Amino acid sequence: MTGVDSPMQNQLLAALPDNELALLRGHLERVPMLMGDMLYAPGEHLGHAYFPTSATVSLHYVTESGASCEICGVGRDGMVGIALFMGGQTVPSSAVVQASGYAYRLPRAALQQAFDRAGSVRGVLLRYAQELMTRTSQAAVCNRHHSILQALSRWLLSMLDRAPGGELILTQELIAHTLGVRREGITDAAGKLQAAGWIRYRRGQICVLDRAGLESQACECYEVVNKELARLRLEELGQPFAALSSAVRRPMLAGMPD
Amino acid sequence: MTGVDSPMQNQLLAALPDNELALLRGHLERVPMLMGDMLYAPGEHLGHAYFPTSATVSLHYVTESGASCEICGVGRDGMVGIALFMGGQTVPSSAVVQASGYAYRLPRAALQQAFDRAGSVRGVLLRYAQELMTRTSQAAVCNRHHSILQALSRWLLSMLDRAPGGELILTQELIAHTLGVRREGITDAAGKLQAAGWIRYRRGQICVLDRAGLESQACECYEVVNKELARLRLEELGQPFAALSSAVRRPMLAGMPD
DNA sequence: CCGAGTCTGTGCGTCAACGAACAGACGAGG
DNA sequence: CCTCGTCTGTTCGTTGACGCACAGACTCGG
Repeated sequence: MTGVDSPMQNQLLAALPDNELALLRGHLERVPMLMGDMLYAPGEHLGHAYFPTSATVSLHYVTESGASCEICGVGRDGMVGIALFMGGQTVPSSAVVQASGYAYRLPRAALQQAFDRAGSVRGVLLRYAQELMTRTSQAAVCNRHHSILQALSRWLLSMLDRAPGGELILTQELIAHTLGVRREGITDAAGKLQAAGWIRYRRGQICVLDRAGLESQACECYEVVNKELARLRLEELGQPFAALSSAVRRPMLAGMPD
Repeated sequence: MTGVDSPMQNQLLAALPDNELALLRGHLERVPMLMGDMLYAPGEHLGHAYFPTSATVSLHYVTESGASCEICGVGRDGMVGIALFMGGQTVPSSAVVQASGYAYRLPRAALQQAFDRAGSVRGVLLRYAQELMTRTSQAAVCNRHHSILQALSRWLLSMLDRAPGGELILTQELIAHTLGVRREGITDAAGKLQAAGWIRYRRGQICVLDRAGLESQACECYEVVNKELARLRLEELGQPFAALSSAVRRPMLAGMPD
């Protein structure tokens, strides 16, 4: 988390042409995010949108009985708070920081103003909303049909994409809560992954040793979503939103310096 | 399916002020939809958006192995094809007609034009996209945590909301496929609901006798989503989108003549 | 260096849902 | 009226995940 840290580290902001980003710069505020921070609670009025540069956030849904699961994870590839431009002022989910880091936040009014302005912002944000929709749909089908082992593998891969370095700071308990399963289920699945040599872990820390191994164990969801996003990217090229260059949503596998 | 059938039967179109709806009228085409029709397949290029007036459509997600589940149902309360204005030209899900009826369809270009025009259309559509997001999130958590009996009750209620009359034309096999569970699981759950006196069914036909009973058996998801949508509605009143009157998303329990 | 608090490993019994297989029942069409 | 195809009811064994309970291990802070 040292060295350069600019709004450009966030891929949505980076997708904007210089002049449009310049209009936002005055409103963007760099904020630290610590693991466990709750950006908003269910039903809470959203004051800001967050564009992570190095932090990772999890959008959660908690049932009345306390059971929960992740709807979607958000890293530097996205933003938290799409409801701000979709029209609702609140959402029934919560947003919790899962990996400490930084984000730039934008006040509600500034975001809405940018969204309404003719320009690239609207197109970029809408396409991200579409991406979120895809991810959430996949989460629904995954929750119905796939095993804990598959889901864990998939989830580790997606976390890895957002936190280059191959090391995740997470307890099994946290993962279990995120995936909406028992802690013992994670212990079991993680044990298998370690036995296979794909990962290695200590208390609260997981090192991924072999991505390909994880990929072979993960359910299709991981790859399907990535392919879909690649398709979205391709389609963008033919669209009137000129701002979307090939720099948008570049593969995240290559760790970006932060 | 007799008598009046106008675009106004669809609640999104009805939410538009007269002058804006008038601009669309020339492009709207009334089309019949038969149970089993597939409006679009995964990855297919979307040519039209559909605004059901009496049909019910199910947005589905099918995995590589053929397992599937419903992402969200759409009736006269919504539209099919939000990707048309969200930016993607394709989506990874499919849309299948679950209850025969009619819809008005709007060509891609006309929808995009209306969306880009300053006016109420954008606000109405975006809020609907937000609603879809909420429903999908709820589906994800429901798939993770709730039993078949709960899910079936919830699903019957939501189908009922879209098809007033208390009678649904559906085989258990179809329901099983929609919910992503075994047919036997539905037979079992439906048997319990019938034994309790909440429903009565014959081959391919289900009559709901007691809504309150079903509600007591359904998981929280049904009520949570409805409450959330009510909140969305309230928030709209303070928003700059003037077109949204109290007529929007009125409770669908009271059967509307069609 | 030691202890408290937390995280991880493991072993039960239980249960909902699954897969497969088959018998009976309905109802549309000849 | 009969027949065939489809839908529904039921069975049995299997399994993945659950809930609970507890022992061992790690680490942070004093």
